Amino acid sequence: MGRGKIEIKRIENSTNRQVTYSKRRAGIVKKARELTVLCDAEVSLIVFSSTGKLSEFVSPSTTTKKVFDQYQQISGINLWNSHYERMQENLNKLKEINYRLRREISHRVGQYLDDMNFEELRHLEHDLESSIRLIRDRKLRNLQETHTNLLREFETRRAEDPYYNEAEYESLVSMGNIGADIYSFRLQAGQANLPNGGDFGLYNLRLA
Amino acid sequence: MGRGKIEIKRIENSTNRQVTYSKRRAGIVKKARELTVLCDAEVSLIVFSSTGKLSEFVSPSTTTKKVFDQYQQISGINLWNSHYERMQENLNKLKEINYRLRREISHRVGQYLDDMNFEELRHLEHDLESSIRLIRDRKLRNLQETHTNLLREFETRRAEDPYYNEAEYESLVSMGNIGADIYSFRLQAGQANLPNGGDFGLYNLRLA
DNA sequence: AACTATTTATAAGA
DNA sequence: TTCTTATAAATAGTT
Repeated sequence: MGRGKIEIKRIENSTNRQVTYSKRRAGIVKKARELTVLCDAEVSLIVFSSTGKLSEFVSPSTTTKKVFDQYQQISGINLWNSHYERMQENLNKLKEINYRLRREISHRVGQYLDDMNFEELRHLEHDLESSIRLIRDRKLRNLQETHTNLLREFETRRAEDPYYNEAEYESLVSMGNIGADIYSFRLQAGQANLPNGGDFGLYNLRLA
Repeated sequence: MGRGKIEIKRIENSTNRQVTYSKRRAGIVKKARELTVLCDAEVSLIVFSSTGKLSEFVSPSTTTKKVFDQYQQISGINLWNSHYERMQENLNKLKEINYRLRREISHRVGQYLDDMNFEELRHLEHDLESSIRLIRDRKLRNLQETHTNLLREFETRRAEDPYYNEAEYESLVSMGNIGADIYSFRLQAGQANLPNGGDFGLYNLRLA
């Protein structure tokens, strides 16, 4: 119906398609309203344009929710509950996992040990011992990296700056491992602007 | 469009209404299909006749359920949505908490330490050390309780049973702490039906 | 369920 | 977008 007959297939010209969409959407909404009034029917029309824009018509005698509820009842297809129930299930699963994670942490912090027997306590102790070993290793590596970076920085400076402080450099290199650790650690702590000036914890290193 | 113009108001003649309903329903479904094809749109059309009969059209590219979900998302405001949204929020909160708990555990197990600096590693190490102390304390108390219960049981038996084994009892009482620990631990392990007969781990007690 | 005179929707053009 | 208008399509009333 128009100046020419058109084939019912996707309109490739995007402008034309948009124009036709507007016109026909108005048309179908009008038809829906007329059907509602003339025939005492209940109509729900929902349209998403190709760009995702939503248009809808619902008979004034009802609401979209009512139509969907009726649709579910009559068609037997469960639109909402499956989604809802899946979500509820998910929620419960997450809560359960959450609870277990909290208990796991509690145990690892030394709380709520009442529900553990001797054997479980022994395993937990072993776990924590090997964790501590890993953490100490990492701490050591952390220090060593800092030291290496520091040395590299001094090397660079010495190469680039004709007025570098020879004494400072030599003292750094000659300090050896422990000295270097202390130095680099102080540096790191100073950079991080820590409260106690970087002196804390040195007696605690216990490097393997 | 027809032999005569009609006013858009309820058709009172029930037969006419029924006929018009059939014709116009077919018409609007055709329009819906054309809109889908021509304009690449997604359409959901649900119609209930005045007698409650259901007709529907959905674009082949989607389903009524999908349209329903999209409708909810895009329109946002929805009767059942307040509930749904609260649930979604809850779900996301739980997921977030879950993630943090897992990371906490990872750290306490000595994994994924790359994102921790030296100071954090030091704190973690201290934490684990005090946790271990707590767990060792608990292990010790566990043993002592078992021992106390065992003693109480023997007392009861001696009082009730004229044929109790005096030697067995005396040996138990005289064993002292270490002996009692071993004894009670063997008992416990035996009850739990552990694989290595309860001999495991005794050299590991390290009671403070 | 067909038919068909008319009304209505709309494609193309401005 | 909006209006115009020639034409296609839908359909009210009839058979």
